[in-house]
Amino acid sequence: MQEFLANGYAATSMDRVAATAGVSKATVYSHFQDKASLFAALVQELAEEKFRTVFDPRDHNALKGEPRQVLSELAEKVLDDAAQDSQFCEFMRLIVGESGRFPELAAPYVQNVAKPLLDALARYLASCPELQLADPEATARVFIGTLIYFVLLQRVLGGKDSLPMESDRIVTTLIDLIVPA
Amino acid sequence: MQEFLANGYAATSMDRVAATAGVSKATVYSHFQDKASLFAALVQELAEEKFRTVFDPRDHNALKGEPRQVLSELAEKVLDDAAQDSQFCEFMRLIVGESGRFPELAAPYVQNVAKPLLDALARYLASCPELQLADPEATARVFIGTLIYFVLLQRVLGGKDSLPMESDRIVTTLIDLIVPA
DNA sequence: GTCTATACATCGATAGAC
DNA sequence: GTCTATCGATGTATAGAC
Repeated sequence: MQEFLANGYAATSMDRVAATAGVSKATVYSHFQDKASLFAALVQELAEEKFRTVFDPRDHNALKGEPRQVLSELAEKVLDDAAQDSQFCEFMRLIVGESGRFPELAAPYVQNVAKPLLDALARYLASCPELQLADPEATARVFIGTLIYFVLLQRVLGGKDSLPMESDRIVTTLIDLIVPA
Repeated sequence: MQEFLANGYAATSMDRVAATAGVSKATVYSHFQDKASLFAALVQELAEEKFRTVFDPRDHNALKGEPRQVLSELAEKVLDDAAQDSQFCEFMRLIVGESGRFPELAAPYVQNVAKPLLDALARYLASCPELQLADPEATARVFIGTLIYFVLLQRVLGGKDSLPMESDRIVTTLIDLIVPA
């Protein structure tokens, strides 16, 4: 996986995969039918790992409580995840970059990672009477979309230097828009 | 460019580039030093084209007027652009997917396309006294980020079917959040 | 300037020994 | 199960004729 994350699908050779794994190429081919199958298996495994992270049992009760607090913690969690875990950006590059040629890999990611997160947030937003939201589902997309775009621009596309912006301003602005004063 | 957009950098062969261009491979190499140089030249040209689209002279006065109207039109324009122009998704896949190995290509895109758009919107938002925005720059990021994420999820990653959402709901929600009732 | 032909490396995948 | 050795195809890039 580390080879695919670093080089993308096409630029990753099975020689390097085997070398990095510490086995011979024939051994790799005894476990996986071909390069595409290996890639699919690795990506799906990583996607399931991300899925378990999003649905961390410890955070099962995270989306309960006072809106400003809950939304602030969720935003920090997503941004910290993206900032610390360098895999996050590489995985984003891979899944977006290969989504045209491997739509069967992008689909489970949307279904198992993006959808559960959006659904959980939408349910929480809908459960807060004080928010008075006309469309919680769309509001959840505004929230997550703003955060993902921030990570995309600052870290994935390297806008950190040329287009500086503190993440705190994004979070504060987002919460002030959603939670009435 | 059509080959790079369809296959990505690594999976595009210079044979196919030459064939699609209707010339021989040697001719291509007489105009460009190597594959990477050709790719860089093509992407920068396309980025400049997108730049001119964003800064369409006809729309020079677009960001003036009543907020609900202006923001609604801007959102529709971005979403329509992404929906009709199939190049939009392919270009997004390419620029994101190759941003790790070609950071020198992502940087001009951020500088010449994303930044002007965000700046223009932030200036407009700041110029509207009735909006009373504490942080127009961050608010511009919320607006554009929500739209780009929508396109990313629905079209680039193919969530159109598995995660349906009408664009109108996004636009309406976004505007209701930013523009006071 | 553009072509054909080719050099040289590396690719994915497999055969056969152990 | 894992290895070494290798196949045929394809990759980038260039040489030399026109």
